[in-house]
Amino acid sequence: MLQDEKVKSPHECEECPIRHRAVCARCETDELERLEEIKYYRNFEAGQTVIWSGDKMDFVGSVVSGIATLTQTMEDGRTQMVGLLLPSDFVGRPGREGSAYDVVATTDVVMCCFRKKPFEQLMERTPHIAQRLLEMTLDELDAAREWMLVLGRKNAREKIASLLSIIARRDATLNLRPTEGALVFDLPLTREAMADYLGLTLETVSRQISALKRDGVIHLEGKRHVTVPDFSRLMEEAGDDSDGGMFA
Amino acid sequence: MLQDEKVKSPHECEECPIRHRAVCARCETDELERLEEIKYYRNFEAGQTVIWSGDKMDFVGSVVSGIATLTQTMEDGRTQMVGLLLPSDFVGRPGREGSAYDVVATTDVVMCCFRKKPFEQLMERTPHIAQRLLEMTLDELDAAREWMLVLGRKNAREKIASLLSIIARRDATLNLRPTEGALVFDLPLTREAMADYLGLTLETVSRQISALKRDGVIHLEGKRHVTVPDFSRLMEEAGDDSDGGMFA
DNA sequence: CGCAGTTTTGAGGAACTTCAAGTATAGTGG
DNA sequence: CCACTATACTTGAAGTTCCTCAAAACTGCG
Repeated sequence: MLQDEKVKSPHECEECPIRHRAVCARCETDELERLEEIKYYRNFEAGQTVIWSGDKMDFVGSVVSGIATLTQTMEDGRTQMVGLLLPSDFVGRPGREGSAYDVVATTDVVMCCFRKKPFEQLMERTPHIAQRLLEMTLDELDAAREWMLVLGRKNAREKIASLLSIIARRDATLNLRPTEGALVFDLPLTREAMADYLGLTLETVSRQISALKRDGVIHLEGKRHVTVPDFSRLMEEAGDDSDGGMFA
Repeated sequence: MLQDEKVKSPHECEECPIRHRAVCARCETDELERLEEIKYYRNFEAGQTVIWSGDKMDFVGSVVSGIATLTQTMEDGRTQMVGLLLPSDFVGRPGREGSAYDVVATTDVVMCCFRKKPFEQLMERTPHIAQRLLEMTLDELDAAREWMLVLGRKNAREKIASLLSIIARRDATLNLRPTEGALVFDLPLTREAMADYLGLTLETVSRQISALKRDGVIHLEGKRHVTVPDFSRLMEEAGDDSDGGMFA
């Protein structure tokens, strides 16, 4: 395993793909320099666990590339995904020792990390970091609440449509493609991971995806490559109002 | 209706019951004075709507006493509660125009409010406020994720037990009573509100409460007054590990 | 007392899960 | 290059949970 080696600054912050979306987004050049001094990169392979729930977490960081998940597990094994971490998303919580969740890389992941103590100290001196972190946390809270509606009140078909529309939208904004007309993207999650996100079984996920395909809402090439011919149709299936709220 | 009148400082911040838990918790005396200058109180009656989803929100504030709920509603009327606001909880989001949710007072509520603009300006000059708000938002995010597990993976009985244990715990910490042995509290929610919280129907809520009563997990006097003879038993029923995570 | 709102209880049905095969796809080693 | 295996996915049938619809009981209040 080529795992988890610390790499010192493979690139400059100024050229970083998440420079203007991550926790450092509001930083001025001088603030960025101080961050740069304490940052390091870590690589995780697909399937690798970044941190286990309850483990001591001595770092925080941002996803630079790849996708990771946040999950909770009950004693009897039932698991619920509670967060989907895309590039620029923040991992860890200042002012807390352990991780409250399992964090798992679902694709190969590069993370920009800071040891927690130095980061916390820097945060106290740098309001721009704290401000941005607050903003990002509020966005995540909104997303979590949106997801509570999905989990609590939508049926299986609507849940799948909701997940697809979120992935499609985030993929589109990440790649700066328009969010209208036909959309094409790859599912970054297995059927099981989708089930864990949606509070369903993987069989139900499979059946509903088949049904959406049968009804022409989506097309599939292979198991993961999805084409959405009409995004507003997908939104309807998700039970959302036609316009759709914005996602950061 | 004795509604919604603005009251100027009926009491001093130093004597405020939420002085050390609300967004002002970290403020020094001088910072508190500046907050005090711009604060005002608002009263809401049980059942009254504080703000509608989508409406412009020109204030933020803290619940001083009483209980309010945050809910989302789909076009066809399905509703999901996404937050339960107890004393010291914060309402509103700096840097956003409209409210994303309906906020409704379920009991009589007193709120300590600030007009948004002055509050935002003060926040920029007062790191203690921003720090505390970040801390509270992170706590809320944890609570939301905990709730996602409840909504996605627990059955009806476990959902009810989870809700009861949360209310019992928060009531106990609020009133500084020990969280062990027998607990007594009043349900601040109707069956319908509980259903909206848990993603169930009110009939299922009623049936499961009856079942928990039949099995001796809880005792009821009237419809709302609950006694929990053995809290660890309730936690078991909720499907949580025996110790139980801490809630702020 | 009688009405309105809340809650309980019952019967039947729909949605989703569980259990069980069966199919595809990619990687591995002969 | 191809059988062999592991993993991911699909599909079917039966079972369970929860919802829907309906009616009745309880509570507080004019």
